[in-house]
Amino acid sequence: MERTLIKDLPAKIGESVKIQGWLHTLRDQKSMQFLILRDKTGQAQVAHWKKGNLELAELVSTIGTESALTVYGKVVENPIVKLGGLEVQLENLAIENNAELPLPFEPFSDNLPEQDFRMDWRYLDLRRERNRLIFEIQTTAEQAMRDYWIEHGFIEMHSPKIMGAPSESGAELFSLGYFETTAYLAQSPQFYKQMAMAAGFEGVFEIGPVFRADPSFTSRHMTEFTGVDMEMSWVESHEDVMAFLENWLAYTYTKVKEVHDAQIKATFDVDLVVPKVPFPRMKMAEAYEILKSIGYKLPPERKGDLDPGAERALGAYVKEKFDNDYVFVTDWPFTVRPFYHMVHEDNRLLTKSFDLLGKGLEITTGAQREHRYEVLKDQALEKGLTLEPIQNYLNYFRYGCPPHGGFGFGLSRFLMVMLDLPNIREAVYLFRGPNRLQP
RNA sequence: GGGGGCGUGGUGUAGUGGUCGAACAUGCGGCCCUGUCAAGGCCGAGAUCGCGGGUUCAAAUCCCGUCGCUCCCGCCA
Repeated sequence: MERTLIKDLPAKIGESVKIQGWLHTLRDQKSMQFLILRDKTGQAQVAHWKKGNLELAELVSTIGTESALTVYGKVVENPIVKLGGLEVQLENLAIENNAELPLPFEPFSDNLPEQDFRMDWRYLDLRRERNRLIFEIQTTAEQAMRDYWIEHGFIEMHSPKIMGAPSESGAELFSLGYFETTAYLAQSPQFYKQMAMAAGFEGVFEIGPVFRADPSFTSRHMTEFTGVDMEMSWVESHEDVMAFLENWLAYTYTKVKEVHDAQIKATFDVDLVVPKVPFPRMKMAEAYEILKSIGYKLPPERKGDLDPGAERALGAYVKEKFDNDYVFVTDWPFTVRPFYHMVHEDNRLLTKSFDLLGKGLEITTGAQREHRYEVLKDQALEKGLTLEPIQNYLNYFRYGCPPHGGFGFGLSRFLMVMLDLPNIREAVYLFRGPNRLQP
């Protein structure tokens, strides 16, 4: 017998069906049993008159919450039933896998186990409908991102995650034994996507894992996360990259809103608003003026950088003043940027770079890259780097590499911002952090 | 790496020197129950209060250490 999805039951009234799912709750009474069965499309009530089949009634009584069941029965209309006005009258049932749960389940969401405990039992935590929804939304978002890139002639790439040398300074690297030598896990596809520019691909994107050996204990950091990266050639400045990014992101919001608007409102109490394009832009110097005007005090040692508090303050300011969740902060000092960011012709202290803040959280860093070999080499030296380990990278820029730029974007941080999730651990399938390698 | 907070039955909490023989909710087991719908009622099992040391007549409660978790900062996406 073919399985019927719970959402399709209204079309099957009067028919015998097979439905499959998890036992959401069981109400076991003197003469009747009510099973609420849940599949990924919804919930339905299964009713059973015990005296009709005492053996079956006894079996039903043994089923634990969240057991996996196959249920056979007849669909009947019944206005008394609050759940959809119909029920399945139980005829037979198979317990595929009985459960005894280590944690309380929904609908008891007001005393949800604490986060770390739920991480231990993530495969059960993920059964909650709101958690599955997060990954349905992520799927829609990634599809939209890809569609937009492909529409614009971009090539999808998959760069190696095992590397022989660090890709950029700054973030700490994980090292691993590699036969007789040492290799590193990629902390960014940066060098490889630039290589694609030298290779003449003109536009590339990659959605893939990124590894950072930073012992960061915050609600927004992971040691492994999904990086969303792109790089495009023949740009005139970082403005071209920002213009692409904001349209790409607005398109992604539009698609997510089309598919999930009502669910997002119902589940996360978020009114999804497609951000207005163009996003507000402010140079770092202007950001400092704004922070000064609203009384936010940056520690003096920041010197042209922002701290998380300043980013939140700017996000709130932009929301208030421009009614936008997003803002570009541009023209960061060379001192706080990697050596490959291009500097302004008229002010070599500032880079043609940007960060994108969403609701005051940094979700993207991008820039026009320095594509002139001699200039790039000088900038590396200025940063105190040794040329030898990066010589292979520098060589990309000796044989006709076009001007180019791009960005890196954090997928889970984006979901956090879009759905107002309080912690990145709620936005990722399996969290990886300094103290979390399981499950 | 630095700083703050928290660790009490399976889970979530209350209790912050003696009335604690540790409470409440939920989950679990049993019994009862005109079709329930976050069902309800009754009964029961389940915690040496993270661990070690100390102060005190008396410690879940105060102090020290330690481990774990968590948030913030640093760093970043």
